[in-house]
Amino acid sequence: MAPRSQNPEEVKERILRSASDEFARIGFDGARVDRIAKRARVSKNMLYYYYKSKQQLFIAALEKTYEVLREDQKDFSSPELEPLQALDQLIHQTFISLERNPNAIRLLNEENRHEGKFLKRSSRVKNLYNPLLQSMQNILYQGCKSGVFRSNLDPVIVYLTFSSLCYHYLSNQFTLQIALNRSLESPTARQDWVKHIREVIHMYCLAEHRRPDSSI
Amino acid sequence: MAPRSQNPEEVKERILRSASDEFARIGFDGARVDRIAKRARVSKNMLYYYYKSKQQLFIAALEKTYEVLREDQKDFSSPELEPLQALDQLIHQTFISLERNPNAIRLLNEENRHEGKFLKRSSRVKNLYNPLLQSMQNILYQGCKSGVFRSNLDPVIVYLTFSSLCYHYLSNQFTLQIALNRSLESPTARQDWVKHIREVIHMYCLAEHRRPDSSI
Amino acid sequence: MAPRSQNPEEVKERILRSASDEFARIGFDGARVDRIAKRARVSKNMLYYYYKSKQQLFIAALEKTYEVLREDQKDFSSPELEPLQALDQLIHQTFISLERNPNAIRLLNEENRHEGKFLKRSSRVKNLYNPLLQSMQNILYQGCKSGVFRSNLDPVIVYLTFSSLCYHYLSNQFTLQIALNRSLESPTARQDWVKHIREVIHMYCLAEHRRPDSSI
Amino acid sequence: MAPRSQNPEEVKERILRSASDEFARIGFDGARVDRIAKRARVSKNMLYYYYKSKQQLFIAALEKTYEVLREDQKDFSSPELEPLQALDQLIHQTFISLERNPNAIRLLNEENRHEGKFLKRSSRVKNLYNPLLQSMQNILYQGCKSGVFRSNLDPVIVYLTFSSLCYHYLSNQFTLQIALNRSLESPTARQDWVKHIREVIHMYCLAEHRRPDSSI
DNA sequence: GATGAATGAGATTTCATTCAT
DNA sequence: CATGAATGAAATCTCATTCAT
Repeated sequence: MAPRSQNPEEVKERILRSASDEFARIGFDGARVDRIAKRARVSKNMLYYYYKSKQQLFIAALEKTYEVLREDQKDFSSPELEPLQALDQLIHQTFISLERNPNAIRLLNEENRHEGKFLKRSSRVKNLYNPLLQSMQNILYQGCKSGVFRSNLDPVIVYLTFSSLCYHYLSNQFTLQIALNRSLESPTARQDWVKHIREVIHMYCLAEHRRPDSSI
Repeated sequence: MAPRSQNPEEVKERILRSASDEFARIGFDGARVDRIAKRARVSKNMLYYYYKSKQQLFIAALEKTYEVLREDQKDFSSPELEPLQALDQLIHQTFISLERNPNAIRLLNEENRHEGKFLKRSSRVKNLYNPLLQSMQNILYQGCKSGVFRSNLDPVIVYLTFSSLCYHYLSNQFTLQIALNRSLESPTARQDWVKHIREVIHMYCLAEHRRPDSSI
Repeated sequence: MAPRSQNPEEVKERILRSASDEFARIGFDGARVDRIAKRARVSKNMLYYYYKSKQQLFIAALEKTYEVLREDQKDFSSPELEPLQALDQLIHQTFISLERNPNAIRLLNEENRHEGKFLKRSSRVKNLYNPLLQSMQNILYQGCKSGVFRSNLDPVIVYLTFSSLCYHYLSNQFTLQIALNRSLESPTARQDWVKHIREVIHMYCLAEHRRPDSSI
Repeated sequence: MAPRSQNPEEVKERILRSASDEFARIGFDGARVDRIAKRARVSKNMLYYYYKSKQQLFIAALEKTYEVLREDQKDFSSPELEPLQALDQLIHQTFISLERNPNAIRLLNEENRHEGKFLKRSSRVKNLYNPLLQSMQNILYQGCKSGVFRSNLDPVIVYLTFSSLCYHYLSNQFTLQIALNRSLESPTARQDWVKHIREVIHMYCLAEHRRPDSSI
């Protein structure tokens, strides 16, 4: 009656995607295993066959999310790019990646509400950002050497600065729109915001004599 | 057995506080009406007497949260302060307020996950930020007139910039700590971050000749 | 639709009786909470309202069983009875009590399979047999003083002896019948067995010169 | 992945042992086919290949148990032994056998809870005790002829008497210990009990003039 | 105002068993 | 012989909400 003997990898993947959607939309507690199974066109039992529990499923979804995010941010150490361009592109890519992948924000928020308890059990995620920070370090170092950036920039701080600006805009767009009474959803509004982030980062990172003119 | 006949206002307040804690800690779906009632030392029936449903209770908690937040940000239009000092203080106060009130972040995130559906029904919250934006407008205008700030600054953008930096750091501290492998919880780490936010905002807002020396 | 607001004590009692039946018939693991609730004409939720879990329900059933058993064995210290008659009556009553209360045997066996883990959590059952052993002590002491019984009889050993003979006959009647190829269910078979137990106990307890003639 | 191609008899034996353990420990309903298979290091499908269902597996385990028990009680009709010694040894062996084989007690109890329904379907077990009863008959007859035992002893009754005393002590040790507040597990406690059983049986079976002195 | 008792729907998880290979 | 994947039914327990008093 139901499909038998499918490709197990594909089944696991379908379950995971369905779980990501559900967890992102309604959070861990609100999420329903029934719905996850149904949308994955799998019986509940199969779900439990592959993932041992709702928790484990959540962890798997979270790990997948991180991996996708990191994948999106990968191509920045390309040495042909000028440091400033590399930074600009990283900012742009970070924003695009979060924008394209709204589940990611929701899952990360969810995980933060649970104070990191799921992630703590996952060894796959720890230090996942090391390569990114490493390549940011490179960018900043190159930029400093060539006199474009000021010295002593901490890559963690720089990353935290622009990623906060990307993330929060998207993450809290609904309450922000209502409270600030301004639309944040239109493509132009978003492009403007990315441009703004770049400007902020430029002002912060560039050496004094290279800073943009403020009278734009 | 005998009716307690307590002050109804106090009872409502107790319920609301308990609800805020529960909703913040476990989200709307995970929250349990039983637990809220028990922690408020109230019978479930009383809870339903004062608030009609779990949803209404959530809305009430959300509204309360916004009011507290706004209350915290109130005293900045004081005309005695220099514009730059006023801005600095607003940043500081925003961070402190979110830090002291972790429920607020969780509730706002929760509301964003629900795509603002609760807030849309609440008339009390809309335009709640108008006074704040108005006083920011004043600060920026004064600063511009006196040549401290550059011209054409958009108060919404400036507010969004520093509040993103305050909010995201606190909201996502758990995943950030794990992914970036750096502690964000210590008082000094937090003070440093506030200082950093101020620096970023200064660079962005100050007129060119007033900008801080980047070689700090 | 369903009966509202019944006498809660009666409801609890109904649940307990139904649970005893179910646990006795099918054991802890085989027992179904659904069936227990249905037979008690109660919704499952009410069952969980009064007893927190299946385990607690089992413990409650076990405690009730012990209390009923002990109640049945109560009236033996009556000082008017001759020691020998008192002993005879205790044997008889023990057998009757177990025979009338087949759930008791099943529940006790169940508890033994679980190696006493439920009972260990119950404070109500421990030393429940103290009064019985005390009154047996009295009987044996009186009998010894009057020269009917031999001296140095251990009440625990005597009790264990005749209760083993009562219990095992009833507990294992099904396998015994098949293996020994003899009916054990008829009233006369049972009366004969009780008579046999009495004879065995007499031979063991009576002083030498009082022992029954073996050539019956 | 590659077929193990093990000795089928050995595989069946492993399954049976694992099943005995599981059924004894947790009863028929609580037992899990998964666990039985895993502990036997066999895939579930193999288990179903050799035994058609959980029920059949239980019956097989039960039959095996009876055979082992009977095997243990076999060597008593040896005509060299004096009748009294033969009886003593049979008692001793019965106790030892049950003590060494705790699964047996649990399985028999389980079967009794099911009111013998599994056993009724098994032809192998019926009259399994005939040889034992036959040899008891011989012992009692020899003993009577030589004046050691009194006449008219029913072997079924005698067997039932001492086997009740052996079985119940072991079967219900956990509840008995708690209710009677006396340890029954130590080797000396058990030796004492076997000695007690012998004394009881002696008093019951021996001809009047041969009975032991009660003033021990 | 206040409470204990009650409800119906539904949540996660488990299990004996079978199919396809 | 042997296995991983699949299934359907059912089990225990939970929860927001309401009724009767």
